Amino acid sequence: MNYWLCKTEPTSYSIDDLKRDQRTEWNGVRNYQARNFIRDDMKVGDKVFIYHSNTEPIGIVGIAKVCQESHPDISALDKKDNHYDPKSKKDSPIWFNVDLCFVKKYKETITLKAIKKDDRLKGIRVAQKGVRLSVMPIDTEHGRHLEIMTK
DNA sequence: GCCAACGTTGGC
DNA sequence: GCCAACGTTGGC
Repeated sequence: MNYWLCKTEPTSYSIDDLKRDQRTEWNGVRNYQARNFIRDDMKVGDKVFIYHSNTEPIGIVGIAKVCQESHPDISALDKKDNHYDPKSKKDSPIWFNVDLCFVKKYKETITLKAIKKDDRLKGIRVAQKGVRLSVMPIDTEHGRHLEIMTK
């Protein structure tokens, strides 16, 4: 079992939306490095920390699980979709997504500030300057710590 | 709303 | 294959 972190802007899709839906296709990722993680490495049962960016407070707001491994992202084929990519074709898709299932919402956000201050989370990528990856792996010991930080 | 840092594009 | 220009991300 591996840990991951997925960023989202709560104005477009929040932890509350996921709680309501219980399950969602995590689509719209248009970055090759993130795509590779999604396509090649995310497995059913992996735990995913949901991170709210561009909001107040910024930080990790809950946990989800991978409940379906990668499949082509059909939103890339839809001309009317915001994430439409003319380079992606039905028989040779470029973009992929996994399905995520809701696990829990933290009572309190683990803020980016708190993450940066916590010695046990030293080196965590999401706290590094200029990291724009929207999907990234989390070290096991960091993941374990994040899991027990809020009950 | 600003803007630094980054990824992508496209001309050469 | 370089790299300037551009668009986007995302913290502040």
